[in-house]
Amino acid sequence: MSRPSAATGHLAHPAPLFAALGDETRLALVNRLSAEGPQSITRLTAGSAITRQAVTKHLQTLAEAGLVHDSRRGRERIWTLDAHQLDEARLYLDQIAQHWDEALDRLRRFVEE
Amino acid sequence: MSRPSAATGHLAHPAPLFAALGDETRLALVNRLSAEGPQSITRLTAGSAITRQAVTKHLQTLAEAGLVHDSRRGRERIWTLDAHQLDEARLYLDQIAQHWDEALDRLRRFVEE
DNA sequence: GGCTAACGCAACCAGATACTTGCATTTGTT
DNA sequence: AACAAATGCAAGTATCTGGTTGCGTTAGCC
Repeated sequence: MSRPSAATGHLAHPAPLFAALGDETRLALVNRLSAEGPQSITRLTAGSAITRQAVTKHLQTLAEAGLVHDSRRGRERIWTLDAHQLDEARLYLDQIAQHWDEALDRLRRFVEE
Repeated sequence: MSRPSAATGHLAHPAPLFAALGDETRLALVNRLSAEGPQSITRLTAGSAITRQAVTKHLQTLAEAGLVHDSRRGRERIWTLDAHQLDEARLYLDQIAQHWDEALDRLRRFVEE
């Protein structure tokens, strides 16, 4: 059971979470962390076109949204993806989609009568 | 088959989509549209604390993200949720989560050797 | 036609956000 | 100790964003 598929763990504040994902640079960071695994700021900055400081700020934004967490290793700071909030976001979208399906059913029944 | 569950329809520009969802007011609009079904601007504004103009702008933002679309009915403009982009967003999150799982497996194997 | 409801357009504004630059600090290496 | 690598802190800036107000326009209704 590496990943929950159901359970109604409703999200406290979903908007900030989506807002954190709603930036090109941050989304790229999340992708790199998910594909290449945990790594340091400088390594994350290497491929990017922006400054290390900018990357740092984005990582902090992601951390506030609970999407990543950091741990020190010597003089470098390693950032790791947290899949949990990602799951929360998916569940939230699931709920909206489900409500919409129900609303559509009601509409169809209303029209067909 | 009211809703696709697989298929790798990768999103052209995922960030703007998440950005559209990353606002408290817009997320509330999406929720109302999904729960109460299609409705006009004034009806959507009724419950809200903000101006009709603000609601209009948010709806346009959602429309640019492909999350809603509008149609005229007499003198009012009816806004309807588009579930498709919602699904795209979910699939995108699925992919990230999957990559992360694979990266974790690689890490575990690396440590255990 | 005249009134009102629902909406569109445009200007304006304060605060948030994405960056940068410059310098200080910690930590590994020789 | 001395140097360099990795990061932290803070100030500053241009642009974006969420919101308002004012007024014009379209469409139903008496």
